[in-house]
Amino acid sequence: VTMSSFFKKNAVSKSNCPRCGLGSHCSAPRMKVAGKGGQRILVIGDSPSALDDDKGAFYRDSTGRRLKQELRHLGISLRDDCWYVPAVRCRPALNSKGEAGEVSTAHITNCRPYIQGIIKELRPEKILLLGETALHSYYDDRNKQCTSMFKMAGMQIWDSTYNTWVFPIWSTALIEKKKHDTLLFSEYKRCLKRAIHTEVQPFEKKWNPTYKLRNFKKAIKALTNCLRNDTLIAIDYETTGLDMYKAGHSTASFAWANDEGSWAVPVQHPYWNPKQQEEIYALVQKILKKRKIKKIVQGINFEYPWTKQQMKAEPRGFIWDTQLATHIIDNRTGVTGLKFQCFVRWGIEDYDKISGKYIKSNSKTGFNDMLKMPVDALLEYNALDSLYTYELYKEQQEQLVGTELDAYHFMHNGAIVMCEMSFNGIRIKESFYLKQKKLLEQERDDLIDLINTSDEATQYTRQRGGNFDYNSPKDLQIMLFKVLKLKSRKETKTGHSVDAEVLQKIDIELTRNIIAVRKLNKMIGTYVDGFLKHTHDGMMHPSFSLARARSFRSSSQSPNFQNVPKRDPKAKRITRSGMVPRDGRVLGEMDFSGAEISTSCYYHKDPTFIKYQTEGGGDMHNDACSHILLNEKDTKMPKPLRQCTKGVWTFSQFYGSYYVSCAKQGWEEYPLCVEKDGSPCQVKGMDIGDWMKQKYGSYKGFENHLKKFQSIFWDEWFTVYTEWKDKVCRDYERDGFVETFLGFKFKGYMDSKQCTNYPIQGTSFHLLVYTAVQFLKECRKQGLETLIVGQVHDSLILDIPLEEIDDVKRILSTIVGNLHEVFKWMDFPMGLDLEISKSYEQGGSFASMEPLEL
DNA sequence: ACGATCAGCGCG
DNA sequence: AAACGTGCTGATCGT
Repeated sequence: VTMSSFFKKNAVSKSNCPRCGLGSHCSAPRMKVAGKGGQRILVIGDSPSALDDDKGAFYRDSTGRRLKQELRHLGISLRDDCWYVPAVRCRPALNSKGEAGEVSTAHITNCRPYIQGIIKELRPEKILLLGETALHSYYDDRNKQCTSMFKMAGMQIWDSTYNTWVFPIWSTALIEKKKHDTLLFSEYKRCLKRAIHTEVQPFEKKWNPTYKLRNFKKAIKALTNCLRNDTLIAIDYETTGLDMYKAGHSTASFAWANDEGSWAVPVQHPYWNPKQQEEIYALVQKILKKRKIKKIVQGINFEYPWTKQQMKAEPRGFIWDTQLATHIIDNRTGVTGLKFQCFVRWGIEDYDKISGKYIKSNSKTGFNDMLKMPVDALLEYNALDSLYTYELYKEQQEQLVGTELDAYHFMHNGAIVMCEMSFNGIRIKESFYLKQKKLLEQERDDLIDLINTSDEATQYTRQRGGNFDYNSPKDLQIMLFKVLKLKSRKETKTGHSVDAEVLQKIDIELTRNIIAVRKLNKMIGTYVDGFLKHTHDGMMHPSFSLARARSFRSSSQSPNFQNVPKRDPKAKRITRSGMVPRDGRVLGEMDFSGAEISTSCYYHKDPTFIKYQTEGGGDMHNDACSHILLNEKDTKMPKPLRQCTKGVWTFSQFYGSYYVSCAKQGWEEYPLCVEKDGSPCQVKGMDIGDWMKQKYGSYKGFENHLKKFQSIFWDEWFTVYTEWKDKVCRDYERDGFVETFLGFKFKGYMDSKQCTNYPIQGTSFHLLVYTAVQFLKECRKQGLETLIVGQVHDSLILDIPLEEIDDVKRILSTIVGNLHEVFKWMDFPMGLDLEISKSYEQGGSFASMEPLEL
């Protein structure tokens, strides 16, 4: 009787895990913790492999050997110094392909009690969570924000429940599986090294007291004292909602924290009578307006405009945003929340347990139940928020030094300008959108009728039962690939794709109608409705955040101002015509020409590339086009083909695409290129489609041609660019981060494309930030009334009084023209384009912008 | 009823 | 292995 058959026989009868059943097929179910734990390190891995199962113990496979080897390099023996255990103790069932199947949430949940039991029993000093299964096992029942290794890997987290330090680390099995990914491996080694080499002490922190100001006299005294004596405080509001421009909101309470403690006071709250409310409100206003009281906030995008709009106070001395600082320290997504920071830094869980349900706003009304919360809970929560913000600030002062601190200050100035432009807002003609909405809905409903009464819909109902929902990708998949028996050409994670590209290729009346309905629904739902929802008193205030994007770009929300249609003429007209200048003004838009292309040059310094990008260096897109279609250098190509090359080749390649994708796209798109009159583009006297067939024979021939061209492009044309890319990746492998000219550091796991794309994207945007900051400064200095009302990565949208157009032109030309003097790493100037609309009185709008001579 | 996730689609 | 980044909507699934 072999060991494995012995276990198989006994697996079910011995099981203590009746809910799971995973053990029933295993040779070695319910593996127990192993190792001697000499250094009190507990390693929690994912789950046993088939080989582990066969051998009857965890980490007996190549993954285990790899881990042992890496630990040995760090002077640690897995057997002697650690305890180790899989988070799911039975080998996962095989999937249909015979590979190790997925571990489910249920498996993790069922095994969790054992894991928690051994932690209590062993009381480890450090816990290494090796892989996502371990991460979920450890955190899912306590904190829903600790979800992915992309976000958590490399952190050092104090756990106040088990009094231990936790180190999430990439799964060793994943490292084994992705052997070729040297960048991931380097991250893995760094995480492991940090976990092993960090000397730990039990975490202790003494927290300042919180004061809940429920007595009016005491409240006045405390506020007055703050106003007179405080020079640095963290502030926080609890409010009835997030949309500060919507009527009917109130500031339920206000809290501030300093080195001694934190205080919270009801403000526009029925706890006080109206007269008391007035007095408190006035004092809070004075604190907000006093420049000498420096303020720290968590999320300036909210606190700053709320101060202006709801507290009717000019925000002064807002010197730090802990959210922005968190983002600068760690640019990975999902780390900036105060709750999350409290959890990972100080092991604080659930301080919003009571307040949580009151804070959640009703999705229809936009109001929450803040005023219904017991005052005591409200003040405690508010005080804690400001207290934690203050403590976070203090830790960030220690953490952010050198170039990263410079980067913070640069972004802080930018953030205030973003707040100002959001506060300014853009004028909206609501009547226009209301009217468009009706027209679009009519147009859509007619199409829906056609779809619902089509033969296909009848056939669908006859075959499958139920009605065909044109809007459901699931129904559409059934319709196209089951009922109509068409062949799927593109897959998604869970099924067959039915996106516009697929529908366009199928090209029957049904798919044409669905494409049209989708476009209309997008216009109605995302844009028209979105604009109306966020417009108050004829003004819309999109928010612009600098603390979200991994690339250190901005993002925009409520509504997103950065994705309003521009390429499709009809969509452009409908969505942009209702954005208009104020009385006696025009809308203006300045944008950098080829912002990211130029910025890439500042980094890679490729002479061939720079020559293209500067005066008289030829036209890169045309030359690539000529190579791709003719295999000739420098032949002048028809404009639409050149334009097509940008998307098919140049930009794709710069973002890291490769010849096969480019070939597929080019083989489809080039033949569709037409001249202005609608006739097919001509090459050597032939239609482009016919020419390509003749020249390359088949798709495969075209692909081979692009394979060769890719080598020419990167190894002959842009050798220096290629060398730069290699160096950036090597440096990241060595250092664990990539740094920009302005001191921003990209951290966490990145693949080679991200390593080289982020600095270009980020820096390009930062030139715009600088331009916006300088422009606002200059406008104020010169007493101009021009307003910045929006921003789209490489462009600024302005609302300009007619008489200031020339001033704006001059100021912008100066600032942008001098960028390369300010930033010495710019080898040549950034290009500038300017467009303006007609005045409001002449019907000008964001839909019709005309170039302005510079 | 509500959160999470996916697919789809808009922009630079 | 094979295109970077973002936000919003509606459908779907699970609690």
